[in-house]
Amino acid sequence: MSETENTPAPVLRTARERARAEIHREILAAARRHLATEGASSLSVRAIARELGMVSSAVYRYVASRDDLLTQLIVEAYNALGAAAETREEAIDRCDFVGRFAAVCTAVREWALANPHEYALIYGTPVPGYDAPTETVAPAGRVSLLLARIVVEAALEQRVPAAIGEDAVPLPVHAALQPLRAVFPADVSDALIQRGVMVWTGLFGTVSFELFGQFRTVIGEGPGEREAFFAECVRRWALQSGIGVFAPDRSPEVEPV
Amino acid sequence: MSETENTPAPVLRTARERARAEIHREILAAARRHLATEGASSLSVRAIARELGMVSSAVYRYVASRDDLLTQLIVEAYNALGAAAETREEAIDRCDFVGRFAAVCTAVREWALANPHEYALIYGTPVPGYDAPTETVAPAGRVSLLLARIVVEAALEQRVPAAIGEDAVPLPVHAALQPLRAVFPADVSDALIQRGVMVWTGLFGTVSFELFGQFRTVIGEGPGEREAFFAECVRRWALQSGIGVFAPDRSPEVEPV
DNA sequence: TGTACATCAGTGAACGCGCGTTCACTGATGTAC
DNA sequence: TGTACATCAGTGAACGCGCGTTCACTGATGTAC
Repeated sequence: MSETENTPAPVLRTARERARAEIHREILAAARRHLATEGASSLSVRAIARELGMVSSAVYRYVASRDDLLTQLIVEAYNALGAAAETREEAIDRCDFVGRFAAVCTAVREWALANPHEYALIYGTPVPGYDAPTETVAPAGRVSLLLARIVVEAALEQRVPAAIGEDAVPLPVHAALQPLRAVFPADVSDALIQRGVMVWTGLFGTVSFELFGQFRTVIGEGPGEREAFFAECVRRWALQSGIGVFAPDRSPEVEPV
Repeated sequence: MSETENTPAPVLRTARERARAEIHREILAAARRHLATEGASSLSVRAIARELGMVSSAVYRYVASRDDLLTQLIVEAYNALGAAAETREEAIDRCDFVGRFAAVCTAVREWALANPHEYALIYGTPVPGYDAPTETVAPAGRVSLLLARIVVEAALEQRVPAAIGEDAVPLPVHAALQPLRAVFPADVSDALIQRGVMVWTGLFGTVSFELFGQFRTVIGEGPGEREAFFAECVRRWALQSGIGVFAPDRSPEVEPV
């Protein structure tokens, strides 16, 4: 390595700055490891310091408080999940809506199973006494946005007749869905948004139930069984949200009403 | 009160026994109160003792350990939720399947909103280091059993054509659903069971999302909006699970596949 | 009915533990002349 | 290039707190004769 080749990254010039950034990363990594083995509620500044061989007060050079640390972890978790889903979805043919939808669903499930405590941190019981600042909102929306885009694209491009004009929805439901109007094109019906939200809650409800043990005496645990059950859920969600493929000689596979 | 009228309850004869039972009840009540204000993870033997004006060690006359206390609270919560759902469901005309189903759903949501921490205790992130003993399994099944019964009765008595014979399900899904075979009559199809499970996860997924703040930027919070959204969910779950009513001049309101 | 003994609910002190956060400090790194 | 000063990462001790659980004890309640 000659000196001309590897000029230090221009953003972080001094040794101090580089060291600082690296230790900050190490603190977050240690926090993530601790989270993975112990769970969120027992996550402590002291434990992280211990794991890194620092004194507990030193951590306060990098993190304002325990809540600040939690916020950073939450944002990181949302982004990790979002990135996992996006990566998997991008690999699918743009026209294969069911495939794209399934990619997102299985990415969510697999990320959750691989990172159960990080999943619990963002989709489980809120940590008592902590309330998420606004900076968590955008990362939190990545998966939902992805799902919404697929549903809308499928509705628009696949000429699913029921999807756009479709059945109306009671007026108070229209009001309840108003916050989502910003995300969807104007010509998408309330009914389709309602279906989308239900699929979204179904997806995370299912993953949470599996992860939090609610399936223990309900769904078999034999090899491949949970995957098969989940795949069947995905298939039906796709139908319910209007993504379901047209079978050429059949009526559209969406719930009629 | 003459002495002959109020003979003490024969089950608990001595003053000691009665006092013991009452204080045991008070300990659980205090624990429930503490849970309601502070959340599960900060529930402590000492806090309960403080609230009752006892010394912390005295609580150990009634409760073997913190885990034991947690178990008792979990069982109590499942039973309270189950009882609430059953009571509301029993009040509905036996033939009004949609009404009975809606009664269960709204009972679950309202109980959860009224007892958020107890709900979180049983349907939220599992308390780390605690795993539920088998005595929690039966109470945990009360709501699901109620739902299953309604779905099956509706399928059998309402001649919903798709519900019994219906579409088949891949073999591994059949295997995954095996544990539920004990609950359902033999002539109920795998597909109907699958639908039932999905509605069940949808219900609790929705309630959890609302309670855990996932709806904050998604579903409006104006008066009646969340209720309207939930009612719309209930309506569609009823259709999806085959409970939905036949409209006389229309095809059955179930997803065809 | 009265007395002697057994039971057991509740006390108070103590054990050893972990926590978040503050603060005066030291010594290495960076900067300006 | 060399020196004087400023910055700031990390130290170590301390603060006050809460926790689960144990243990020898006291005194009231219950029981057997």
